[in-house]
Amino acid sequence: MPSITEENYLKALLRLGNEPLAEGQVGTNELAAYLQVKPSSVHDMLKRLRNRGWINYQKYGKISLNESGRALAVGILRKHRLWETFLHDTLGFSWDEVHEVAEQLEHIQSAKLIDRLDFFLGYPKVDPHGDYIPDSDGHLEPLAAIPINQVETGEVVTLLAVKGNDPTYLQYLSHLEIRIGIEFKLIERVTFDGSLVIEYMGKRQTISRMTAEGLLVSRNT
Amino acid sequence: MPSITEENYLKALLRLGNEPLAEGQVGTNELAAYLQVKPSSVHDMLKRLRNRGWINYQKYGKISLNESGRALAVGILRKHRLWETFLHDTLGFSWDEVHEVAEQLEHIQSAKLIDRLDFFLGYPKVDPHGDYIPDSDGHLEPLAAIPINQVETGEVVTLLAVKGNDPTYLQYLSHLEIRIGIEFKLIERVTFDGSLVIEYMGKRQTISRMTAEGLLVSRNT
DNA sequence: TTTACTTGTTAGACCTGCCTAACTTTACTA
DNA sequence: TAGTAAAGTTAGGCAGGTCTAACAAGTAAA
Ligand SMILES: [Mn+2]
Ligand SMILES: [Mn+2]
Ligand SMILES: [Mn+2]
Ligand SMILES: [Mn+2]
Repeated sequence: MPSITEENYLKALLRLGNEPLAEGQVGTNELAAYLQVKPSSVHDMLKRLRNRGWINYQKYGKISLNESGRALAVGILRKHRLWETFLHDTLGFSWDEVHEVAEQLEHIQSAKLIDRLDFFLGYPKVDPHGDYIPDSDGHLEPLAAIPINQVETGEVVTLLAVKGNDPTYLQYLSHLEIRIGIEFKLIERVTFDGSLVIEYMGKRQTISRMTAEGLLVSRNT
Repeated sequence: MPSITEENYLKALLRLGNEPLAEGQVGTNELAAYLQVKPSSVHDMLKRLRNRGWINYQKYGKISLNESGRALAVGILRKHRLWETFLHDTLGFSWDEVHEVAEQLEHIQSAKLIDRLDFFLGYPKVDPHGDYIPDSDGHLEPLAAIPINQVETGEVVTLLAVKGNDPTYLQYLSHLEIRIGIEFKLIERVTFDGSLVIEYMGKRQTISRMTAEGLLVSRNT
């Protein structure tokens, strides 16, 4: 059974390996930056994770999860997202408050607890940020969504999920009345700085490129 | 903020200090036995807890929590018992399953989570084992109950709480249909080995001294 | 009051997880 | 293709938390 720290490394490898272009391959410095530790610390841990049989790694090579490491990481992600859903739906936390607490709760070891929580919540498919919750068999649906800045002017799209855990970002979206499931029409793209003008709920709003990058949408059929 | 290990030591000091005759005073070996570590490890930790300002302790002397240490310990106990109540009442865990998981959940750091959980559960007064749940101000009602073997023959008493976390003990009680709130009449005391014959729910049952010691009852008015 | 036993402390070691500083390898650019 | 910048590794060290083995204090009985 992995320690809490080991679990956080495994989860980070899953996350970073799923980035577009990453193809499961992650670098030492990248991991260090993401986990807010030094590359030398990462290197120590990588040796341990390899000895424990969870990753593929050799000196100066890229890192990837193997089957058992990926299974562990997906299990932690499942717990994280179920807890976020519990905090939001049952206890009334706002979507910007859930991540931090779920970072702790995801490390509780009890299969029964997670099964019962899943049942209690009605087997939810997505968490409060629109991300898919892995099922109990370790299946994780890939999110078929693109950032809204990759959409053509005039298109109408639906917000499937938001990317990023920064509470101030999520609070800002709430302030703009942007929620999962909302429909946007892309009115205009500002070539100068990549800002977008979007229309939703009968109003027009300009959002910066940075804000737009976190809005993951599907093209409406 | 205490580490998880520090929290477990503080909680143990509260627990052992509340034993009858202990009067807040606890010994090194006693603590070591309770926490399943060696006395030398305890000694190391005691120095740390003293430096952190949570206990009164000097070489070769007895150990006691000070005000701030006690407040921390009571806070952890509150979380432990609220989580046990959640697991039991909301998720349908049996009373022998809740303790182990609550040992983990009690260390989650989030005041809001505990407040909301308390609200969600309807501000429960007692946990699944009949123990009082400290309130959010740190008040912990002392349990006015005695082990059933201190009761006179012929007396009728009510089961207020059970003592001990051993799942097999709790399962055995369930098997005997013994639950919190039940009424017992003490029929007979076996002087040889301290066994008791009790009557409840229309049946007679012999229980060993060991079993009886965990049944905390109140004399009926 | 000396002895024996129990309780508590110290020294030295190990593992986890992190750091800094110095080094090596790889990748890219001139 | 050499030279440099970036990425990655090594050595050595530190704090938390534990251990074993040896030692010191306190306690209680002879
Ligand atoms: Mn999250
Ligand atoms: Mn985490
Ligand atoms: Mn318990
Ligand atoms: Mn605990």
